[in-house]
Amino acid sequence: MRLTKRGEYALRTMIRLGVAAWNQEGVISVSTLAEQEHLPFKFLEAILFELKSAGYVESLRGKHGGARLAKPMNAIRMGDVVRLIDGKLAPIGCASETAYEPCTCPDEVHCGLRMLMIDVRNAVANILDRYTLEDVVQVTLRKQMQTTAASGKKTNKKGSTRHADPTDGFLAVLLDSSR
Amino acid sequence: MRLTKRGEYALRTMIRLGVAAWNQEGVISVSTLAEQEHLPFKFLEAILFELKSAGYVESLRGKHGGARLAKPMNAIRMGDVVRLIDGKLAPIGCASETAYEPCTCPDEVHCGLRMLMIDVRNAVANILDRYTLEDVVQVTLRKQMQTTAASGKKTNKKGSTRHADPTDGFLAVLLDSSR
DNA sequence: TGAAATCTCTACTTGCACGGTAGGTATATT
DNA sequence: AATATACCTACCGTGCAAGTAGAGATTTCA
Repeated sequence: MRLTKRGEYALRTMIRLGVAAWNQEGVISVSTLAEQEHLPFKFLEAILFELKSAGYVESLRGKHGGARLAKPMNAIRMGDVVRLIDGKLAPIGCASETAYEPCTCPDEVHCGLRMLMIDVRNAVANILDRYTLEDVVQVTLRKQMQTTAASGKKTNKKGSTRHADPTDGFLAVLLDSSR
Repeated sequence: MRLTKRGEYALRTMIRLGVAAWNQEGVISVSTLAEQEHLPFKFLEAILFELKSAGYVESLRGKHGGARLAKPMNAIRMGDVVRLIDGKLAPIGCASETAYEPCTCPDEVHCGLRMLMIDVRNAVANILDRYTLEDVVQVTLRKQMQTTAASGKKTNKKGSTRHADPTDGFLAVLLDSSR
């Protein structure tokens, strides 16, 4: 049930570029990105090329060149990046919404496994298509701040109005106070 | 974000064996299973061996031999079968509960991607560890009956008490009336 | 102007996991 | 004894993930 390295690297890079955009850092060179994220330079170059072709990233050539996001962060759904790099969200083809393919199952319509996997794919899509790059960047920055300002006081002060249900997951809770 | 063929075949076979158990069909030979499910014989044999070694399946040798479930269906969580065959539920190692492994990320604790992926893994686990083989078998049989008795009347009669929230997914709704 | 730094893009390599096969052995039924 | 089956080890091949090489294009800076 795995995401490829390529996909992982792509997402990590997008997040890094998102942080850069947030901090108005301008473009970042591929070599810098590779170093900071501990990614193989040439491999990352290829991934960036793909992200660029898909319109998520734009680049400047020449000395002081580099990459930056090509659209607003809140217009980039995490699920779409995964789809671009890894093809689909569903665990098996017959449960995919955007990349359906039939399976060898004798009776797909009544296949319990398919129904189960459709549930899984929907659960995954519910997360990856709900959150945008901006959300993830926010969470990353917030988490870093929490640690930096580890002044002992709980963020969870009594009487706070918490909207996020913990069963909604990690990110929902972390994003809650900012919404 | 995919399940291997091996995993898919394993699950399909388990479901088939579950249906057999439900109908008291006794053992089913590997060749019969392979034919009915359109699976390559030898490959299936290997998968069954794995399932047997893990205690999910037991077999009879000799003429009229075959395989059947080795435990009650409701004691078999779908997630555990997936873990057995495919290793883990999480999309990436650093988000796995039962098969954690560190990633190359410069700062795993504050990694937004990791948090996102933990959410995904929890969503997946929520489904695959909630449902047992029995649930999936029930749904399969129920779905078949619905089609067989396609007598036009909606099962969704007015005033029915529906407990399952549609956002809980497909299976929850299908299982609802029987609980 | 030329050297240096960077992105561009095609082509190649390498390892290995997925998906599958072969075939001999053990066990049971008829 | 003949036949049908499961058991189990070993093996194979193809594709693809993961990564590398390198020549070329573009820009900056000294």
